[in-house]
Amino acid sequence: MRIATWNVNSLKQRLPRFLPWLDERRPDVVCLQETKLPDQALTELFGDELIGRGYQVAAHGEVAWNGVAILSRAGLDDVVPGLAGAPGFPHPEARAIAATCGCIRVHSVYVPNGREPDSDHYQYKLAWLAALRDVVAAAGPEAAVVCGDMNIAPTDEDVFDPDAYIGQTHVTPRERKALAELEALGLHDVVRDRWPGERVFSYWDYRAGMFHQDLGMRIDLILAGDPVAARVKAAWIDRQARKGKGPSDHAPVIVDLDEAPDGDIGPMVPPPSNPVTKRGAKKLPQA
DNA sequence: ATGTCCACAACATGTGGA
Repeated sequence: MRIATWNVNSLKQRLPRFLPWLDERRPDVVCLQETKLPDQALTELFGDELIGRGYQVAAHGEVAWNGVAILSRAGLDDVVPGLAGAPGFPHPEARAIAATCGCIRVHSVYVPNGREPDSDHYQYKLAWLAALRDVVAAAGPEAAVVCGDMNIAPTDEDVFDPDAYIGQTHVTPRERKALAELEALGLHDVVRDRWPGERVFSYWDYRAGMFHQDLGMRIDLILAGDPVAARVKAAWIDRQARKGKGPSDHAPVIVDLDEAPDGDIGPMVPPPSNPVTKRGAKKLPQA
C-alpha cells in the first residue's frame, strides 16, 4: 500500500501537475493540504477524474484558504472532518480530516503556520498541535498515520541552514516540543528513519531560486504508529514533483507499506537519491 | 528593495498570506 501526502498550494492551480502525478505514482491513499477549495468546488473541479481512477474522496475545505482532503482506493470509512477540541483563529479553520483506509486511521493535517514566534498565530499553532495530539491519542496511535504539512522542521538537520532561521517560526523549541509530544504517542517519522543524517527537504520557497540551490526545509511529515512503521518498505520525498512548470512549493512525501506481515512484497522501485551536499549560509527571504 | 505564487475584490492593481 502506497500512502502519499502533498501540500498542493491550491488544487485548482495544481491540477495540470496533480493528475499526471497521480497517474505516475499511483498512490492508494493521498492526503492533501492547502486545497483552497470548498468541498463542492473540489468535486466539481475533478470529482469525475478521481472516480474514474477508482478513488473515493473525503474533503474538508473552505473558500480561498486552508483545505484538506483524503483520496483513497483502499477504503474510506468513518470520515471525521475538522479537529475536535482545536481552537479557531478566531473561527475554526479547515485544517484536518481523518478517515479509516483499510486498517489504518489516516489523518491529513495542515498545521497553522505560526507566523511570528509568540504571536497570536503562534499560540494558535501550539494549541492546535495539542488538540491534534489528543485526537490521535483518543483514536488510537497504534493504527494511526498522521500525514501533512506540520509547518515545523523537527530538528536542525531538517533546514538547509539553522542560522538562516534564527528567530523564525518552524524551528523554535516550543513548536518542536509540541511535535515531539505528538510523536511521543508512539509515532515514527518514517522518512527520517529511512534517511538518517541525509539532506532531505519537502519545501522550498518559490523565491530566490531556493529549489534550484536545494535550500529548503523538511516540514511535511508522515508519522506512523508501531505496526504501520514496521511495514515500511520505502519512504521518500518526490522532488520530481517540485521541478518544471507550475509546481507547488512543497513536494509530495510517499511511503510504501508491505501488504501484511507475511504478504507478498513484490518488486520494489528504489527511491531517488537525495544527494548530501554542504552549502554555505544563505540569507532567507523573510516569511 | 523578498530573484514568487496564490486568492480576493474588482477590473487595475493592491493586499494579505505563505
